[in-house]
Amino acid sequence: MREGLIAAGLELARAGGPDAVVLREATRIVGVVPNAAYRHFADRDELLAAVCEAAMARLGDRMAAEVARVPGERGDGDADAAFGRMAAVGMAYLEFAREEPGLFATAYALPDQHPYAVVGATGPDASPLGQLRAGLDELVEVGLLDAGRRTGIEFPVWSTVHGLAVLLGQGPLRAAPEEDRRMLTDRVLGFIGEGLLTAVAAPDA
Amino acid sequence: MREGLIAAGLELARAGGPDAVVLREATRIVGVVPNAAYRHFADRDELLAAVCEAAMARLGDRMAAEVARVPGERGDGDADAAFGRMAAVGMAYLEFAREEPGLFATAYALPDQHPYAVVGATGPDASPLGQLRAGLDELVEVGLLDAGRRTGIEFPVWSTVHGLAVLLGQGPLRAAPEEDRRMLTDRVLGFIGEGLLTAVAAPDA
DNA sequence: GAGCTAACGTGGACAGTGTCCACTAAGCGC
DNA sequence: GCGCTTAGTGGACACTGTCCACGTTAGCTC
Repeated sequence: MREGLIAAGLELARAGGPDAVVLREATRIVGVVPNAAYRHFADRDELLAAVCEAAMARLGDRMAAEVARVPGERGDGDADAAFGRMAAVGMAYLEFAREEPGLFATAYALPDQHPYAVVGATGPDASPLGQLRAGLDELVEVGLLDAGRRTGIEFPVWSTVHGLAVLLGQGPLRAAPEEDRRMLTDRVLGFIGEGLLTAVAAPDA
Repeated sequence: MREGLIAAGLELARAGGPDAVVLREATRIVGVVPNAAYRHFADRDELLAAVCEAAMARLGDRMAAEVARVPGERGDGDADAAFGRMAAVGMAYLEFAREEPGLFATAYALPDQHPYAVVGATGPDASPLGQLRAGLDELVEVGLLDAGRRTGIEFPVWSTVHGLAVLLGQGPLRAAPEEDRRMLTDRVLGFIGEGLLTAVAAPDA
């Protein structure tokens, strides 16, 4: 039942973002009276928080799937593959934001009282940030990224991609035509590439 | 009266973000019955849109003020001053997002039906994007930024700063302690600096 | 000045929302 | 069987956005 409410909330969030996950509607979908939800969640915010986590997990899944499509395996020292996986991490993030704007917005709409968990850890994990870190670590392994520049570099990269996703999805650029979106994406990803890669020519993506 | 409603809406937005600008409360502040608002706005979204524009203008004002504090004037060829103004543009953006999280979020919460105006123009104007463009143009003038790299570079820069502002203000990094925030900000601004400035050593900010 | 008009604000209503309270039914250990 | 927890029900309340019909006032035309 808890699961059902979260699933219903996810459906609502997909269609209309975090504001659309309304408690009464979720219970209606599950086929139960509104107050039943209060057996499983303290209030609407707690339901929303669960839905947000689920949405974030969706984003993580999407990224993992996209990375897995790149030939080769992590740790085999293939620079092309490492670069490809890094690119896949960024592209998957942007594609998810584009194709599932409601879920993307919801993933980052955790209510104030419910703290984000992901940030503290430094090791790689299934979260979007964890996967970004894994990709960057691999770039260092294959020599595409100076080890000295690695520390903390995930934050500028994350900021840049996230900023683009937000500006394109909900921000002032949301009305931009497809052509402009492509150009913007190329420019932004290129900017990140320049900022990351060592002087050596990057393998083309 | 229209002004008064917008002002009231701004106050609400400052305290609680876009969701807090509720029509009835705004009319209550102005001291009038809820329906009076419908003489001036078609619906709540139109009021919110006006408040969003006002919030965006506040952001632009803040940036302009911060830039004006840098000694020297635009176009005098002083590289240090040009760099300082560019830094001021970014810092003002981040400071506004930090000190006025409600207004910052509201500035970017324009309802879907009301299109953003600012994006099309390429010339500098009072909008945040316009001021960023002016700063970048000046970097080119004084030789800190290759003219060939100028085209469209405002979007990666905007994305990066905006992404950081969002992640720190409403996103997963919002609970980060002051020390971490400083470090993150330094890293991100440094990343932008590297991506912008030509090989020449940058004047320290 | 008389009378019309348009703008502005009021009062009352309605549906929809989150949330509280008291209540009923089912399962389970003693 | 008794008492307990757990899950769901029904009814209420305050609050929201919004619609409708109604006064009230300022400004214009004749």
